[in-house]
Amino acid sequence: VVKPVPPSLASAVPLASGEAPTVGQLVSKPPQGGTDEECINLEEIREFAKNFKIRRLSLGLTQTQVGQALTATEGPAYSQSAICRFEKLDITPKSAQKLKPVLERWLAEAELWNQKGQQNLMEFVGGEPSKKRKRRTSFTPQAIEVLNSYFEKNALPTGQEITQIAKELNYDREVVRVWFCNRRQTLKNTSKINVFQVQQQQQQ
Amino acid sequence: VVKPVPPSLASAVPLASGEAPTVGQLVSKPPQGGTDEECINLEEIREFAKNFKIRRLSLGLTQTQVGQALTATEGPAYSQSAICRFEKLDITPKSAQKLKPVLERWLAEAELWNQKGQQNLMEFVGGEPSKKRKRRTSFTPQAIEVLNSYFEKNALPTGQEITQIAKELNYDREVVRVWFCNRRQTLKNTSKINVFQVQQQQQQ
DNA sequence: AGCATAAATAATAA
DNA sequence: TTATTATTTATGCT
Repeated sequence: VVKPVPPSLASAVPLASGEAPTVGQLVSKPPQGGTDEECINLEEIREFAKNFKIRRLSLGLTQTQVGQALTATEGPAYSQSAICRFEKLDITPKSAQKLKPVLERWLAEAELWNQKGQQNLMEFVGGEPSKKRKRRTSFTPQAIEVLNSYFEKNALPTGQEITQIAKELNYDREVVRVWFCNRRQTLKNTSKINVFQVQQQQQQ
Repeated sequence: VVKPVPPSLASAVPLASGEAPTVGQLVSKPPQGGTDEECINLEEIREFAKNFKIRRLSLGLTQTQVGQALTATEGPAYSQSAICRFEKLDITPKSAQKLKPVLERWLAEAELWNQKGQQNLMEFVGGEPSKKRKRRTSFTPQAIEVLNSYFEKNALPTGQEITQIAKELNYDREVVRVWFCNRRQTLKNTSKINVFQVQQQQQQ
């Protein structure tokens, strides 16, 4: 049913031969060769995906929430990644075709519940209605010192190591894990800037 | 696994008497005492804030982008935090009152540009074409000398001071800001004092 | 008044 | 899919 991509276009799209192209890749191309029906279909999916995201955000729902709710109500499992990929059209037309009506139906129902009150929506979605954001943790200077020394030795500790460090410092394990995530992040950003500065040395 | 019970001070609104309440705190209360006009006004702001977020997301813009764009086109500076706090109504009614028309006007214009094509929106949001783009440069030894002398006097310069220093040295403001960050960080990492400092919060 | 960064969310790698 | 990174939002602090 699905036609393989003509090899002449392979250079523009980084796609291993034999793999099915994503919807995003197909809609960005001019409508060549295919029948009108196929083209309209793809355009329809693109339109829906864009709309879906806006409607989801209007309801104040995350991709994770949608995925979990779908997993609960519909049959198979839908991960956050799956919803993300649909919204970005980073899936094959076949998958999109299959997913679209499911999302359409679910979202319409969610909007219905939302009209009856946000509380109803949250019940429908399933999660705890009042999941409060965690209070921001303040690390003591001593703790930061210790964390930094661990980070210098190993920026990517294993789960066990994290547990160990958390225990030593008497902080929540999750808090320590996130600290390492963010620390790696800031380091990466900083080093980017530094690299850039070195490259631009001539300028001033 | 032991779940520590946080000191539940969250049940009541943590508001020191004498401080102005935020819009969010006011609208969540029943309309007591105030005139009708005041109530309608608050409700209006709440409605707009909610709507603003949806419209912003529909345009695919981040809080950071909005803040930066506003800073460029309107007079004063608008940080990402400021936009965030407006959307969450975590500001006083007075501030909200002042900010609302600015956001309203800007967003309407942004939507106009978006209708003409997303490229136009990005131009509108992004760099002002009229303002010449500052050159990204690295630090000369002379500049580092000056920076160090500033750092000795004050390791934590205000935004204005950073702007001032950046202007004096003819460097990008962000580059100067990051320089101070890194300088403080280095100092903190190598310093072994503070041993006697009292342990702070979130230690369980 | 808004920076610094912790936490949450989205996107990508494995 | 699950695990991790990248990006964005939110907030403690001064």
